[in-house]
Amino acid sequence: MTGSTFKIDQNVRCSACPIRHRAVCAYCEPDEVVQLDAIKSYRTFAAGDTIAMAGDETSKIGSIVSGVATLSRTLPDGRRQMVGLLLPSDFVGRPGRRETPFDVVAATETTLCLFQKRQFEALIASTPSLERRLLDMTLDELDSAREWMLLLGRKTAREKIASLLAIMARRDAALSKATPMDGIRFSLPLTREAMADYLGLTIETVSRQISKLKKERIIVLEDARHIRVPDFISLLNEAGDDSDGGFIA
Amino acid sequence: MTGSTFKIDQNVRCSACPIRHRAVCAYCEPDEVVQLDAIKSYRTFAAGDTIAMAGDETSKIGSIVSGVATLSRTLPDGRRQMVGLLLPSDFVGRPGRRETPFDVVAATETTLCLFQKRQFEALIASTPSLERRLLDMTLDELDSAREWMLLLGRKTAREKIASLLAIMARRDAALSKATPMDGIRFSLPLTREAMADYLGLTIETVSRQISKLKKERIIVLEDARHIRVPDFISLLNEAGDDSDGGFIA
DNA sequence: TTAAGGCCTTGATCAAGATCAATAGGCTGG
DNA sequence: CCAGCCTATTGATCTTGATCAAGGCCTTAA
Repeated sequence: MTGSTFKIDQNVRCSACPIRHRAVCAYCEPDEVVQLDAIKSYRTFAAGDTIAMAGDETSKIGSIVSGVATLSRTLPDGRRQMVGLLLPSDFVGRPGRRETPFDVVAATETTLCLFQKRQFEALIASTPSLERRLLDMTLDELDSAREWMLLLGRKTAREKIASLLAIMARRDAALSKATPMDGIRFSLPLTREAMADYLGLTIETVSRQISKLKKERIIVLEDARHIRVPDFISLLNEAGDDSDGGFIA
Repeated sequence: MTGSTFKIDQNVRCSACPIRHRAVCAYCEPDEVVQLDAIKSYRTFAAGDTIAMAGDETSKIGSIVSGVATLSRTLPDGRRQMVGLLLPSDFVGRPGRRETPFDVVAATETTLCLFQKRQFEALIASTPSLERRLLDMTLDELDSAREWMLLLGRKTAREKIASLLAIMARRDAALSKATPMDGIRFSLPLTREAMADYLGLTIETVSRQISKLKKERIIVLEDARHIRVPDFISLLNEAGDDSDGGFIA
């Protein structure tokens, strides 16, 4: 516990985290000085690793530094539904909760920045702006989850696939700062099974719908994990609504 | 703006609100003294009234005093998905947001306790425990929404209906303090259409599945809006999982 | 009292997506 | 190099829930 403090800047790697502001320090306002690194550690998981199981007691919480993790719930007979996709900067775990209610699984190699829950909670208690930030993030997640409910309950398989691709495309575009309106290329760091669990479909249906979109030239598969979208608008049209359906976590 | 303060007690109607603690004052810790009534007003909506439309700018936020309201989202072609059921004590609107992202509609006659958003936000800023409480409530809602995603994505029509009935039964049981393990009777303040929108089904499927459960004696319909469950456990078995699936808002 | 409209139920048919099954391609390790 | 495994694709068939359609019941209003 060295207890040093550091200053966070919007676009500069902070002194303690190997990533940009929003990523690890999503909990702080820009330019705020917070004493965090004293209670911080890192851990990396391989693709497929279980980070936490539903019902686990957790002593740590943290955020995604790099990689993609998934949040899901499984019925006793094995049916599984993904309920969140965790991308860099997203939060894992709950301040104030004893158990994780969902399974957390690494979809790709994933590095987490972890805090001892108890210490993080103490930090929250003494830092109102941090709590503010958490509330804000949670409200965003809630909106995203509800948007996803619309997809799960009412969209066709084709619309579901198009929506997911649009989200992934947007995400990549946001990272690379390119405008998403002209042809874009992006990686799809999910297996067909993960997509199926995400969309409430079977892998066969996912595969078929992707093949169809490919045949119709709406998307171009460079390989199973890399996709190019010549005309983003026509992909959006297939998604069923004009909203950005910004499901992140 | 009288600005008087009042003390809230867990089981006693508070001096300013016609309902019990958790109901209107879900934002306060029990026994906490808060200056709220200065900025408060009430409004009642008839069944079917639209309380707010998606995209509306809102100047007020508040909570449900009595009745049931729904939160939903509609696709351009009219497909609708309910994304939340708002019961007494639930929160309507967002501190810190300009627009409501979902339609809010009264399912029954509904009374809201409203605060000017600006003033409520100021209250939050000066009352850390209130923010804490909001974060807590939002996390609960997020868990519920995710639980509901499992239902929408992976459960059969029969399981969906059983899950909804179990939730409504539990809710009534909680209000009347009865143990939900023996025969219970409860009201179902939703039309078949609302249930369909809630569960991602059509009204015909809802009707058929309810008829089936009736024929199998798992439920007894006293009339279209009142149901008796002779054996709660057997209803739960039909719901597909043992979790309480506690979807509230 | 009858007419009209809203809500619910039930039946017949249809289609989207699930299920079952076979095959192909890519990696990994021997 | 090939065997074994994992992931993805594609085809054939089946099932669940949607769609289309008719009618019943209840409430409200003329």
